Amino acid sequence: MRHRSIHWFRKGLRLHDNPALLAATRDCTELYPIFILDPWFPRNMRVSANRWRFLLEALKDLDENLKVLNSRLFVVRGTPAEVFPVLFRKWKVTRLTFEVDTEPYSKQRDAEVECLASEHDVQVIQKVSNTLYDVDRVIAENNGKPPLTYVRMQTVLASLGPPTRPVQAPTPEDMSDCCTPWKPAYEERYGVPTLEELGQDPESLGPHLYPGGESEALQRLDLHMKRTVWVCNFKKPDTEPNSLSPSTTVLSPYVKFGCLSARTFWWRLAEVYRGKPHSAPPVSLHGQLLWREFFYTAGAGIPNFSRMEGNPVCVQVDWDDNAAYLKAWSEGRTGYPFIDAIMTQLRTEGWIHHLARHAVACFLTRGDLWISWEEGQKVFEELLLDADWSLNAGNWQWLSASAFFHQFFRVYSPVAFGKKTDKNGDYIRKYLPFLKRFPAEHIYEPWKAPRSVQQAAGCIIGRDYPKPIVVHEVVRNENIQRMKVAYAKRGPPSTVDAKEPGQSALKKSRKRAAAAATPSVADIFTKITKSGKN
DNA sequence: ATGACCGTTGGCAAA
DNA sequence: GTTTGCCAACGGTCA
Repeated sequence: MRHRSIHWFRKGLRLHDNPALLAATRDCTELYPIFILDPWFPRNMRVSANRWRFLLEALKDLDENLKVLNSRLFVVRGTPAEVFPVLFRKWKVTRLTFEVDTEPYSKQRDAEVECLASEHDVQVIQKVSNTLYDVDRVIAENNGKPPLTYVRMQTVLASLGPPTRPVQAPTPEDMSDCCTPWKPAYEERYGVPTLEELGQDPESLGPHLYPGGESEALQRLDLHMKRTVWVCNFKKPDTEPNSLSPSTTVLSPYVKFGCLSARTFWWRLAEVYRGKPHSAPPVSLHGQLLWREFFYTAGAGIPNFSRMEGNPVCVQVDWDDNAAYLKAWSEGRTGYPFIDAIMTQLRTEGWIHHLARHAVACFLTRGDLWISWEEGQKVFEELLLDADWSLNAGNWQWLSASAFFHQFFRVYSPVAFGKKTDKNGDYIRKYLPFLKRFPAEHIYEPWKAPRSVQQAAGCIIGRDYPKPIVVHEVVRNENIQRMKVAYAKRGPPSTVDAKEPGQSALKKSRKRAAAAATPSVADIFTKITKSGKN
């Protein structure tokens, strides 16, 4: 049978290592590559102009690369539920292909689309290519539960062997029997929209540091993989959060949108490592891809992963509701220059170093402001070019000591932490230029500078820049005590027998479930095991 | 089963 | 300038 195929791009905005796209081209007479853009979406969810720009550039690049294959990208306006029945009929579609997406929202959406496809006699092909491994296999291999520690994750992955090798991009030969019917009128109807069409103000864009798209991603990858000594010595904790240009690859936005395949990245690293001594997970570049895998697996297997309530791995904390503190944090007006410089870089450039994320995340939550990690998650979701649902939720739980990481007495200092790698405060001077004339000894704590120094610097604290909204040395200690209380309410740690949840496991989790008003862990993991087997 | 071990990236003072 | 031990003390994993 010769097919008329739709390949549906969602993440995975690339031609390389795209097995679902390849499947679409097999025995195919007509290929329709589509991306669905819901024009109402921006009203429901805050996404920065920077992030929209990255997406639109990725779509533009995809369209250009498809043109080389004699094809085009159709950017379809609407929702999947509205759009697919129309397209199935209009294009007489017989096959729909897309990449597996493991996020709960996506799984539900894709299940609905599968139903629509079946109603229209459209065959559906899904391929794993966003993650290194099939997350369901990882969960199954770990007795039906996502690994909760990195060491455990490594053990499980070791038993699965190295990730699948990436597949090649479609070649003109792959496309020789297959065409994309494109008409000039489609330029307006199915073209890549402008920021204005999405209701975004181009004036609010920051500097154009990280152009979106597969072409840019592969160039950046090549550039970094040539630095073999640097790649082999890479240790994440040794890189600097406050260097004036990024101390890491900044490939994360490209991996998030799938402009760069994680598997392609993994195998390129393996080539660089081969025959040479090199760093290892968790700190190596391979290790960074495994962190992504770790949180993707957690996000797929743990219910309510982006929330505190109903999330069985998340400590239930009595976070404060403090709109003024939250606003000050998100707008870079806490009075702590290191924190405010990071938040300014985030807002203007859309990317900050991982350790900088640690500093501001700790400050917002358990360190200083005692505001829920869910609020920080929303701000990162809006502003980070690389905001990825599972990673964002997982890392916020980590930093707030709500899950995965539990040594809540280790608190980052908003003053001392940055000094370790930037004694002179050049990073602060760059992002908070009104502080740049403070001497190095006062730049991290300008409120302690004598009035004469503030006058000489041309910046009076309390007038031109806020005084600190909290006293770190005081709230830090109070917050550690509050964390102690939250952990004490947790009750005994629950153990889960995945094969056959026994009485003891149920009894143990009952106390905690009652206290937290959440379903028992054993019940949840039983459900996961069952659904994972079908 | 119970205890020991250890965890990507803390801060600080003392040596 | 680097290394060490203390602060007060977490949970998941594994033997």
